[in-house]
Amino acid sequence: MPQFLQKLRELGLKATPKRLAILEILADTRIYMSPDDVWSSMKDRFSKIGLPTVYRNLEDLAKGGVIATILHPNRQLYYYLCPNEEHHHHFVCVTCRKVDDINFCAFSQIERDMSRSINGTVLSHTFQVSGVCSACLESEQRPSREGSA
Amino acid sequence: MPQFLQKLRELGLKATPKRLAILEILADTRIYMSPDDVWSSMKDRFSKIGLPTVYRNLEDLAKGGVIATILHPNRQLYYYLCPNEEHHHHFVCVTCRKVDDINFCAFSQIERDMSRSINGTVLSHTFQVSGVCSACLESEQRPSREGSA
DNA sequence: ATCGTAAATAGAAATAACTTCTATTTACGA
DNA sequence: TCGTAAATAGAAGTTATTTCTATTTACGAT
Repeated sequence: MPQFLQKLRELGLKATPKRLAILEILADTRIYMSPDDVWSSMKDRFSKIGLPTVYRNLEDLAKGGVIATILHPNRQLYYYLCPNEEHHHHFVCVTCRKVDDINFCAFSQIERDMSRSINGTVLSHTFQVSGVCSACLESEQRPSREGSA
Repeated sequence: MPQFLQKLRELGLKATPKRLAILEILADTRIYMSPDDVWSSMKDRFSKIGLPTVYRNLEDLAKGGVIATILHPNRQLYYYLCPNEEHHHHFVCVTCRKVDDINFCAFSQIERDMSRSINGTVLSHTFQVSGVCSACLESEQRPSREGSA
């Protein structure tokens, strides 16, 4: 994972074994994971691993843009290592947790409208579509987590 | 507030004094409020008012579409009674909590892209822009709440 | 190689947003 | 005015997430 080392270097984050393991775990799957999920995987690899370490690293990696955050309709925060480097948004399945890219960002269109009316500073914009993917629809599973919010 | 009575009737929700008060409080402001904020206002009007009542009502009213939910970058849920009945999205200021409408929904554009690739069922889509509004920029306040997530 | 230092970590404890529970009260249609 | 389902108060519980502090570790400089 030399590409990770490079990214961490750029962000001024040390390449600790825990941090690299978190990246590997996330890189190994195409579904989003909760901090607790990641922690469980970590426990297979490390005898000593604290949950706060997982939380902190996920947060730092997300802040550095190495991983993406998925804000589930249940309002819990999940993480996802997206191979797509371009700016884009996500469709997230609430059943199987699969993530699909939405290769279209509406933000430029909206920015026109916004610059006229709002004239402030944009800190972040989130666009996310939650639903049930076709595979889950076919297998007729029920969503495993509540979708409220 | 006969328009509220009508809406509550449609939703099969009883027009209790507490519920109407919550709607009045939200209707009286153009900023989003936390459940705790609403609770504080309620305490001025009712000697007995439980926080769970506020939570439950806000949730029910949001579920019924009478009020809008604002998912702050701090991941807490806020509520806002939006006079705009059309489908639209919001720009929310993290400093003064003001809400501005974004009168453009990118979803129809995105839907084209999505229907090809995802082919699942969409449960919800959220688009929200967070930032600092022009008034707050001018007064050079610092954001009062952290923006992560 | 080894050292010094700031960064990272473990583990325990705390926080706080939110939910659940149960007995009591209330809105409102009949 | 009555009956009933809905709504509420208040207390207690839950749980994701954060904070704290002492210890350990990565890694640039020596």
